[in-house]
Amino acid sequence: MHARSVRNPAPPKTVVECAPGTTVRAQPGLSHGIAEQLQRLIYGGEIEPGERLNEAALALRMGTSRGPIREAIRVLAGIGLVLAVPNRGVFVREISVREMAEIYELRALLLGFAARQACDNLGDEQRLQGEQLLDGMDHACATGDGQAYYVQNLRFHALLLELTNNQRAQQAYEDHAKELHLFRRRYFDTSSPMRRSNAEHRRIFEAVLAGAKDRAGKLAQAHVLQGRQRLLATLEVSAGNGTAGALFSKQRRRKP
Amino acid sequence: MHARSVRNPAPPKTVVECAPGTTVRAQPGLSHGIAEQLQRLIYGGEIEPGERLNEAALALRMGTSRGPIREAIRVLAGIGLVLAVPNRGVFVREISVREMAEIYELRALLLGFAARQACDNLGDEQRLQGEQLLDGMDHACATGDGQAYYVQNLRFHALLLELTNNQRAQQAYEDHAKELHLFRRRYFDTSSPMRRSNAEHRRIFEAVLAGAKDRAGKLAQAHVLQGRQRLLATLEVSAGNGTAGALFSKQRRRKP
DNA sequence: AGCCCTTAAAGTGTCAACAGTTTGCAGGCT
DNA sequence: AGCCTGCAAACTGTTGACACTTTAAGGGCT
Repeated sequence: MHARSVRNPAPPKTVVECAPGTTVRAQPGLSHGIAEQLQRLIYGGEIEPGERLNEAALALRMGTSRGPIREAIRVLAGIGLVLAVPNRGVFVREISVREMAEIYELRALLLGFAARQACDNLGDEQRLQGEQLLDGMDHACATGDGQAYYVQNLRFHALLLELTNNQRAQQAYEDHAKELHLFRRRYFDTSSPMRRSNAEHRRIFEAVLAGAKDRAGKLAQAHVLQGRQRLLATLEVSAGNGTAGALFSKQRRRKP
Repeated sequence: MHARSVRNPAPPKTVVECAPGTTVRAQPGLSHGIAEQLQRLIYGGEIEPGERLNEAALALRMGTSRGPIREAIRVLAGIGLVLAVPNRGVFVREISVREMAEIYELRALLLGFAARQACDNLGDEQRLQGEQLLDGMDHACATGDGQAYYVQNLRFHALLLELTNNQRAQQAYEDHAKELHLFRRRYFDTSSPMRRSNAEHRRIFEAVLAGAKDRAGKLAQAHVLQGRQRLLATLEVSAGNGTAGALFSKQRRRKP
């Protein structure tokens, strides 16, 4: 017969084709599409943190059977967006205040790194782009356009991260941003004092233009940490109940 | 009937029980066990990077059907250990030299952060433990026991990371370590000059004990980056083919 | 010999049905 | 009333079967 003998412990060795430099944008599979759609649902707030994902309902909604749904959900579990509890279902992850604080710390580290690297790697094009963003954000402040500020703010940070020449760092930063977004949605989005924030942006960018690595790094780090402080302050105010500790886990327990 | 009416877009709201402070160690499910076993196979080198995971073969081997295997594999895909290509299968991820270098950069950042934090958070117990590890590694150097050095080295780094009081940072560092392990296995494990490495450890720890945050941070960062340099040097020597660029992607392509 | 076309095996993708577990209501007991 | 017990519905977990895609061996042609 045609078949080569079945080597059980060593499956046939095939290899992925992949252009040398490019990042592999593979996995446009079927369950992959579902996974992305689920992510949108979660990040979009249609499925709230703590809520259970009902396989049958989702299958119905997406027009498939439960199989692909389960696989998509497992991907989310791997990413950490969702927590699977055996025989009970999977639940959208809830982020505690503690985790939020930790993530901010990492973000600060990354943005500080980015600012330092930016001193070395800033080109004319990026300089222009940065200045445009800063002006745009000032404009958004003036007109009170929170939405415009939000996207330009993201873009500004992304710009710095691009200048690290480190795709992993970019990815990590983006992931953190997404997670924090998930968190902020649960409490209230502190669109926060934009003016002050953009003043910080300007100082960071000035330091980068001046090539002052240490100063740029420190300023960028402080910028993120101040963002954290702003958020924490908002939480303490909004928390009617006494200590902040009560906020550390939002999960309600079911039975004693 | 007993059933409450089926609310399609809003599935019944159930919530995970979870102790406030503890990390959720849930998900001891069935496919979860398989996922762990697969991880062991991959990290253990039994399934090499670039190799395809054969669902049927794995199902046979694990004594289940393909369903759970597929789910476990999807979890790995979410983690990023494995790359799924539609209709072709999933392949153990191959790490390019570029990625390796990027990961080292992040690791350096994290260890630098850890060393700085350690200056603030070092307790008596940890001080003792650190000194024991340093002595143990010296001993391993003297006796040439690479294995003993390896585990104590890991432990030493983990100790510093624990002192960050930042579980996310710890997790990230561990993940990076695992990924690098995967990479090193592919080329040769540079058990590398242990003596010099441990001298660096000692200087870092001295700085931590002295409470010199900046110095400790810089030394820790340099320590990791020098590890990267050592590995890169090994690669250049072992790479018979001309430029290092040729190493940037190890994937072989199938057809033109 | 080398190249292209045919064709079957291998493997992945999807589904529907079955088995086991959890959850919650209802009725009876103390 | 409050609590325990016993179903029954709702879900998750798992399986085997079927459809479709990829892959590569084999055979005929130039």
